[in-house]
Amino acid sequence: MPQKTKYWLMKSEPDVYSIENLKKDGTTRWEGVRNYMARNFMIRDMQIGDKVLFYHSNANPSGIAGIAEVSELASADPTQFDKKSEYYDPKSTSTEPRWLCVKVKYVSSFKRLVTLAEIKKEPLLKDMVLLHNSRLSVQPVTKLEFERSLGLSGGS
DNA sequence: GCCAACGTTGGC
DNA sequence: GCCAACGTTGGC
Repeated sequence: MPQKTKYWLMKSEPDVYSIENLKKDGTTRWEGVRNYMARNFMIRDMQIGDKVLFYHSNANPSGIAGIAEVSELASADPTQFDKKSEYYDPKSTSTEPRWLCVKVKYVSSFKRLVTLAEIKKEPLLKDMVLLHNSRLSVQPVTKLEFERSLGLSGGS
């Protein structure tokens, strides 16, 4: 039996990789996650078809910029083996990689960024993980939170 | 650029 | 296994 679609929020600094980059690329490997909690969500819980709020962090302003979708289950993050990468991890081996990541595909861009300030003001979004564990770069959101965010954006 | 929050590392 | 020191994230 297929499991229900789950909803996520994933952060990226737009200076590094924005929703526009994803739009151009179509799909991308979500590499560079080096936090165990974030990694575990990708390994254990993400399924193809899960919906993702694409969040621009460290931006001016920061906020949710659009929607992506999980297009491939987690597999080894190649950057952990690349000595020249800032994500290189000497403790990883090809037989026992420490870091895995999913691929996501572009779905849509919001007409308007839903800023962090708006998220903070919206009562229906007050329990979002974003507001309580601001450092987590891959985090679950509820269906309601997902839909409310989309609603605030005025569509895509 | 500052700094609070918090995850990770490493000494014991 | 505790916890201080350290490094990083990310808002402002």
